[in-house]
Amino acid sequence: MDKNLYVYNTLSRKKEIFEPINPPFVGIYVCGPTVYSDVHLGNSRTFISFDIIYRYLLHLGYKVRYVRNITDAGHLEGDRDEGEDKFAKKAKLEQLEPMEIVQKYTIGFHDVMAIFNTLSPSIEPTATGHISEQIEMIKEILANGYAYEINGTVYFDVEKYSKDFPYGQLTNRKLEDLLEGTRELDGQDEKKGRLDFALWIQSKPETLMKWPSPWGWGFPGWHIECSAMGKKYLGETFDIHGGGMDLQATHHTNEIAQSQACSNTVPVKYWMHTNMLTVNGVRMSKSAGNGFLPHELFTGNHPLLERGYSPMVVRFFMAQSHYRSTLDFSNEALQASEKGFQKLMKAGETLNKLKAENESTVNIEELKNNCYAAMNDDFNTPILIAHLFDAVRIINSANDGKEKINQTDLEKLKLVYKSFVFDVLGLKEDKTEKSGEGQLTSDLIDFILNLRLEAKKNKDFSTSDKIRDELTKKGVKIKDTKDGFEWELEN
RNA sequence: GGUCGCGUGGCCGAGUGGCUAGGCAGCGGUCUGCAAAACCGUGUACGGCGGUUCGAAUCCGCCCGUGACCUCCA
Repeated sequence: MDKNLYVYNTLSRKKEIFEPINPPFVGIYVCGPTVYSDVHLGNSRTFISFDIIYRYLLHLGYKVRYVRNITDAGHLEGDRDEGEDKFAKKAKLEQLEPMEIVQKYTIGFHDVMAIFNTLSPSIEPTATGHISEQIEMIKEILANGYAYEINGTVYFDVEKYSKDFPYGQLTNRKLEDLLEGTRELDGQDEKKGRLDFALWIQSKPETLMKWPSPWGWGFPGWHIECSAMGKKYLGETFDIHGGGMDLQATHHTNEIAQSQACSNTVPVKYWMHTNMLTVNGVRMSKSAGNGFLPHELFTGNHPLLERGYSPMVVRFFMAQSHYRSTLDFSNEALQASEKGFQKLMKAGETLNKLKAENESTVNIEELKNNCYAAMNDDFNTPILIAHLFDAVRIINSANDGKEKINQTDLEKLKLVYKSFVFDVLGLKEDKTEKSGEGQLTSDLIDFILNLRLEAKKNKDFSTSDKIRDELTKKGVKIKDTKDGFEWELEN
């Protein structure tokens, strides 16, 4: 069987065998958030997708350096190198320093990432922390003749660049088409070419976030930070660069151009793009105002939500679709995922209690191979999950005595379950912790159910049913077993 | 207008030129005092019209619908 990992590369529009440039090391750069507002669920999807990719690469034994930046400067309202700085605007609104905005939303972002059980990146560089690297890079691009300065602002010369290198290959577009598609510049004749973009922008007197540069006071353009930081921490050419599909056409296209104009090498071997999260078929985005905030989702406090859903249910829901497909968000879909997730978790508990038999009637080796095959095929988590439900069936059947599993297979199954459910998919039980009061409740429920058990032994079914009905009403789910009972609280 | 993508059974969502995706819901059964859970069984699904082929939902053409990008967004 094919043990290679295949990765869909946006550059070639094909799945390619993944071969790191310097095995066993793997360098991966993911465009992180611009921290001027709360991350919404769409953003979270991208980071959860790459978390699973990161986790799988680690699971395969690669030494991964995972860099995910924080954009905390240089991101203007419009990308025509005009308009207000996002941080400054927000700072004015909230009457705070721009860096207070940055701090607030960086912490918020980290909280959300932790709630979703994502691993921290190896390095999380900020744009403001790498101003000098960006300036150095701009100087090199200028020296190589692919940029020009006008009144303290430095522009990248796209037409010049495109004569020497391919431009727009990520979106498979030709320069002429791009030029045609560009709208008329309104009153902006500073740039030589319509497609040119700013590397460095001269500050205005009222600009809050500005730095000195060879071209005077100013701030970096949005795209240059990723080029500079990727180069600094991963080298002139590294393995994987990822981000949302919305970044493909402009941000990543320009990143490639900058890096190549600077170093004369192709910066990235595999480009990976995650698809958008949609609500009623429309992309979830900040500007559309249809973005869910994670805490709204958890509490259910949102007009479109019937109730709340736990972070792990949401993570599982996302893993049930492929990262390159759009995923549509609905109560029904979420509820289906919740049931499925609980089934998966419960089977995990059952697995831990399972006793080995002398023989096996199940094929764990095949199951394991199926799981690897799914992930090796461009991180196909929905297929992986389908196979994990095969495991669930095996576990429950063995528990019911309908299948048999021997010691070797049992251990193998436990390892597969642990590896894929917890290590790779990054799921975990999200039970509410039991407080002291919870312990009392627990004891009381046990006590009552023991009374019920006695009633059952005496064939006093009207009493036993009454107890069950009452407890069920109060959210205690009861399961009778052969010689006792099990119960759990509904969340 | 240009570029690219998508359209799968009640819902979500994979995949493939002929071989069961999976989850949820529904229906039937086993188990149970009755339930619940679990397990077993169960669905003539692939937008429309043509074409290629022994065979297409999967390839090609046209059409319809829909979305993304082309302007900030993961």
